[in-house]
Amino acid sequence: MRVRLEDVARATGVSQKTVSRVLNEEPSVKEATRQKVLAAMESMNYRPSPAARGLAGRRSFLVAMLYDNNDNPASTYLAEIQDGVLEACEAHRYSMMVCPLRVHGQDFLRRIDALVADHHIDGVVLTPPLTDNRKLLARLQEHGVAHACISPMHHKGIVGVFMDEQRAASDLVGHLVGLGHRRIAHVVGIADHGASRWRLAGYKDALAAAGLAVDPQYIVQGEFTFGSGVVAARRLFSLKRWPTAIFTANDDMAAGVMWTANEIGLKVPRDLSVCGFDDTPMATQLWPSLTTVRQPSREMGRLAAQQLLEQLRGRGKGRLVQIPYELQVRASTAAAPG
Amino acid sequence: MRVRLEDVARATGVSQKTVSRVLNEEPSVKEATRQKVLAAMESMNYRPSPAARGLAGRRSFLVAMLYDNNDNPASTYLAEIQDGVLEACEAHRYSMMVCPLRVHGQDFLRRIDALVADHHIDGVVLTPPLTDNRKLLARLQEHGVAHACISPMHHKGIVGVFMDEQRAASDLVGHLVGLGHRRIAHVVGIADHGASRWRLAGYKDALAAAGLAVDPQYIVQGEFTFGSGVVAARRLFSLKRWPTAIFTANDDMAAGVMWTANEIGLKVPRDLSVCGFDDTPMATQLWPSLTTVRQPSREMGRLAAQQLLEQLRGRGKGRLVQIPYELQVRASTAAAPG
DNA sequence: TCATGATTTGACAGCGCTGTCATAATTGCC
DNA sequence: GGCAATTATGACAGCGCTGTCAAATCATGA
Repeated sequence: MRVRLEDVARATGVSQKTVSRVLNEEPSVKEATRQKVLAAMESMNYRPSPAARGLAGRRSFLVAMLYDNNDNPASTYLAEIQDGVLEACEAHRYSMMVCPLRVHGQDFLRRIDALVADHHIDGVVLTPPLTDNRKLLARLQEHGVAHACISPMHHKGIVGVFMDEQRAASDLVGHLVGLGHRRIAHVVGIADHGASRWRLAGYKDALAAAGLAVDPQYIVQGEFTFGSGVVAARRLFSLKRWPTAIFTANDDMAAGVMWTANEIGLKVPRDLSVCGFDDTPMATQLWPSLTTVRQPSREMGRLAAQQLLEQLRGRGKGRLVQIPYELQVRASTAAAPG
Repeated sequence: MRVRLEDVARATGVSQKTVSRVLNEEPSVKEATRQKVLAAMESMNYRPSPAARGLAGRRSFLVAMLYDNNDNPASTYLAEIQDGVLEACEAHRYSMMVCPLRVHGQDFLRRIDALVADHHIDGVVLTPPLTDNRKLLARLQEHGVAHACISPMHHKGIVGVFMDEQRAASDLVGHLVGLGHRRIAHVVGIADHGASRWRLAGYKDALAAAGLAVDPQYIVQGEFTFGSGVVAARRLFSLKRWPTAIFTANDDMAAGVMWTANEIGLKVPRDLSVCGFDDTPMATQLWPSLTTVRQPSREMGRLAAQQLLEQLRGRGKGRLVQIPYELQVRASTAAAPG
């Protein structure tokens, strides 16, 4: 019926334990033996049973992708990351679970306990803002579960992947300055997200570099959603002196800003330049298409998972990988009006 | 250390097997015994090991959500369905795996084999267009894996969830007719998807009901993507007599149409009415906001999974549930020009 | 050549649960 | 009240693999 490890052992003339060693890439197996076993596995189409491995051993070959279901309702950002994580997992014959967490409440720690207890999760991939949740990190540590972070706020001793968002934001705002804009507003993301801080910092950097003062009126709080972009834009358009350009901390809010501009009859980019951050699919689907910064989410998911697996499979410690950004200058930004 | 079934048995003074029976909701356990065991499980915080259950029994308590990665790159549609499936699974202590399939190639059947062999998947949730892939269905049957479908093309003997998309489309086009439109175009989705057929059929129904002829010029092939919406729109605008309204088979293509309208200086809805289908988040974020049909993806995922689990847990056969649609009339449709 | 340590292999128990089958308790009915 | 038919429970093996620890094999230097 099913090809078992025992069958491979018998066919090869070695013990089950030796086959197991080969399977798990343990050292101290003679190369000749390894090859023989590997060949038999291949030809017999042997596929180890995850259930049995999980039961007998300490490892489950399972990683979970955790995300905050509260701040991120079914976004393409997460879907892309998930795709990347999945890809890396499959390459190493690991399985992936997805685990939405509602962080507002203490209950989410129980979910972690359950995940570890039930499935013996080997490791987790954390997405923002979970990457910086102290309680969560502590609990993972307690359970001895490895983790990799995507865009973590702090970098010390962390495994995962990040981008220099501050410089990216600064470059982007520099682009606006280069177009002659002097009154440039910024719509901030959810306050305690790293992404919000970096992008705001980059905005300030660019203004400073251009010798422009930071006007607090032009910095409006948002929360990464389309709706909050609308609200922020209305607030900006209620000012005496309108900004000629608005940089929002992500594309969704930029869409909100553009929507509002349409609503009040402003023409983008003639009357107002708008730029976002992330380069979600929406960026090219807006009219006019959105100037933004490309953040390769899928790739980031893949790399983070890869580093996690590196660590789990005992090949080194896993690193914090930096990934380059890329400005996407499109049609939503143009020279400042007259 | 870990609380095992044996511990519960000892604490209750019954055999392991009896505890197992309670755990699996098997019949022929005296009510008093059941309660005693249940109480012990609760107080000891017992959590069965999925690995052990999977190894010993025939069931894995695992379901997979399959989707076609080719036609559906990381869409919110799938993300929402996934969310719903996950919710239903968690309610019944099942785990969920996600499994992207590339259907163009024979290789995907191997992936199914692997999924079943490796993980002993109990059942799968199928999303379009996999719901109608004969080879896939046959292979699942062979493996004895139960399945539930979301919006399957055929309804006979199928478990899952569907909407009356044809009537929905017909209502939507009826809405356009009511606004005085006579030259109404339709951008079709990927040809062999059920969604495309129903929506096209509904379009024709509505024209017929209004006594309007179906003009083949006004029916343009698309493929559910933004880009294909752009292409389709350009084609329509190359005709001598432009349509005054365009109904696209989904929201993404509607966005493409609106983008193109903007490009050539057409004002929606003054010069052109546009409507889509699905009510993705994008629908309210477009300018002007899009008239469309609400398809509650998340809920559909939840219901499909629920029916699948119903079947797996042996409580009845699982049904094909119909879910109501809802027209969302927004700002992208208005009275026909002139 | 043989002792010594390093390397490579194997025997076996057991991970936590369920299937099988046998046994015990209970019920219905004449 | 006694017998068969039913219902409720338990003993035990074993799912497919890995951890432990002991044994065999090999390489090395005196």
